[in-house]
Amino acid sequence: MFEFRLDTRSGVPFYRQIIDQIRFGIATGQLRMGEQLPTVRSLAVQLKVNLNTVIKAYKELEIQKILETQQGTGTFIGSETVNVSAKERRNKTKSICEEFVNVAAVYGITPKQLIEELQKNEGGNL
Amino acid sequence: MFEFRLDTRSGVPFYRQIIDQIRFGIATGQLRMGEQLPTVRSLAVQLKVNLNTVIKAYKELEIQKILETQQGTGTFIGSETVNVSAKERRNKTKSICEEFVNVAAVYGITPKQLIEELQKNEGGNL
DNA sequence: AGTATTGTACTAGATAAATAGTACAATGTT
DNA sequence: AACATTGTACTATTTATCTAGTACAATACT
Repeated sequence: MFEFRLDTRSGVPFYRQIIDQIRFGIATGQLRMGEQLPTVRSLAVQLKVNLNTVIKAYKELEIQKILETQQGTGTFIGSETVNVSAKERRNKTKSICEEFVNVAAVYGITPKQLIEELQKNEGGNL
Repeated sequence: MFEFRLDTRSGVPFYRQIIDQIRFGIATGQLRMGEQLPTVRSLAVQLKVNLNTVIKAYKELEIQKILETQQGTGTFIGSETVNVSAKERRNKTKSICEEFVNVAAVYGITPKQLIEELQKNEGGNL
């Protein structure tokens, strides 16, 4: 199942984080055409945000034809292909790395040490 | 010279982007102790944001002792270092990396890609 | 038909963020 | 002493975001 995850510290609006995660989820094949998303109410509860916040995210994606909604039934991944550009992916990767390097720096952990730690776990994964 | 760059689309507040970039700059060695930052006015002009936005960023970093300011002179990178035990650091490194990998996974970014991105910034540092 | 579940449409209010503008204070230079 | 440059301290306004709450509409199920 697809997992949403909000970063409350980043300053990025919740609805935008939801949008991004769905878009990236589709782009990377984690979410597939026709698949049902959590209902607006359940996702709101799950992420501990207001109903309207989820609605705002779903609605924007529906306008872009990335999602299809049926009142009374639910919200589904549409047939529109999502292209997350290489540039956008790079930016996302970069911003995530920046944030973590910053967090690590607070504890005196250098980027080099982060790399080493990540490489340790490189063996036993996908 | 250090280059600032605001992403107007990300939804991340400007002052936070400035903060993050300075912290990242220090963590990666691009900004060094004692180095002078742009003046609040010049950076405001450069980034096309309001004076208060830059002030807010600088001030928060000053509270954290990451920056040092002298009225009439300018704002400089401070000398703050954090001391943590080796054991504590190892644990912290591990937990940060775990979190890091999980967040990245939401966006379909693999650990391998994270390592590559981190290595990019490895060149220009201590 | 009745009920539960789904999405939709509102209004209202709180807080955060950014802009705009003015005035003041400390430092360095001339 | 005069001036320019630096950071500081305000106030006011606008916009975006999020929360809260209510009511309604469409669909599926019993």
